[in-house]
Amino acid sequence: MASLTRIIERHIVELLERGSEESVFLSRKDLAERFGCVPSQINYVIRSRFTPERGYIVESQRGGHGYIRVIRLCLDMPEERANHIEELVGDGVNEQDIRRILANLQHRELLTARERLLVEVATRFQEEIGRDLLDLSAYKRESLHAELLKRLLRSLALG
Amino acid sequence: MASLTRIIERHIVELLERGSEESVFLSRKDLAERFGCVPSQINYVIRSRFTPERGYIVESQRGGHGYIRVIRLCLDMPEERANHIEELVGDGVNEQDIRRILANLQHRELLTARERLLVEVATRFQEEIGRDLLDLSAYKRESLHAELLKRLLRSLALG
DNA sequence: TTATTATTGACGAATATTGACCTTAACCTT
DNA sequence: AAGGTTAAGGTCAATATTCGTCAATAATAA
Repeated sequence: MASLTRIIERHIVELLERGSEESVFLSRKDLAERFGCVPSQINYVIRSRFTPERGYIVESQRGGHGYIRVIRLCLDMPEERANHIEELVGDGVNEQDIRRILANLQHRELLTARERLLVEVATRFQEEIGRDLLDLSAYKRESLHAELLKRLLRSLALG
Repeated sequence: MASLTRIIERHIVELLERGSEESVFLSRKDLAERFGCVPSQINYVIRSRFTPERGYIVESQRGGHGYIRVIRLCLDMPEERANHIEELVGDGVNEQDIRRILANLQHRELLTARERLLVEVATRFQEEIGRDLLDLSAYKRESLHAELLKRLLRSLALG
């Protein structure tokens, strides 16, 4: 028995696949009417399903002629590749591991130089804050690094 | 159905792109007549769309031979861009601010969609950790967001 | 049973549109 | 040169139209 959330999710995905565009403009009110639910249900679907971590970007505007725009950047990753990232990163990584992984991805042209830079800056910032400001243990920091790195790479459907 | 504001916005952008100048002189009255709206609608379009944050400066003069001049800033030098970002981000930003800023930068082609995704994922992760795991105050989280965002964007603008 | 996920609705915030009234600058008349 | 006239643009408040948030409750999964 498919839940409403799943039905609406499928509907939006279909719109994305059917259209030639990389994005769809939705009307929250119309969608809610169509599926016989309250408008805020649409927010729930968006929040839980169309996240950056899954490769989506969402923009919206309130007021007259308002909209919710869902942009799909990357096709969902096959299970196998997702697992590969999981293995690659594991439960904890230090900064050296990270640099090695990123160099490899860039070499394989799965990551541009700028994208690699972003990932490096983000993880270094996290390290700095975790160490100097929050006094986290090395173990804790490495596990946070691993989590962040996995999310970043998964969002781009890399692996 | 596109809103009047968006139609007028596009018209002005087109004028800027078609002309070889970096600015256009507009007549509020003529524009209002052309698009069948009240003159103050034009002020609304200017105020909401042609802001410094979006890279525009506006000058105007009342009285006979009055005009509204829209100037498009060009941020060619990396240093100019970095300063611009500094101002945009300031000392604290929430997630909504971040989304706005990123959408803006992407629209101005200072950021690719994938880069934008990485920044979103990184800041969301930071928010999640700061809120749920470390119990940081909203103020503290916003200031950390600002710092992270500035470092990420600076790394691109200067790299 | 407990934890997570889904559904609902009341309330709040943002955006767009319109019109009445205000301010400023050029021009014209004396 | 002064002062009025005319032709711009500016401001603000009222209203309508969307979307967002948050907390309570229900359903489902572990």
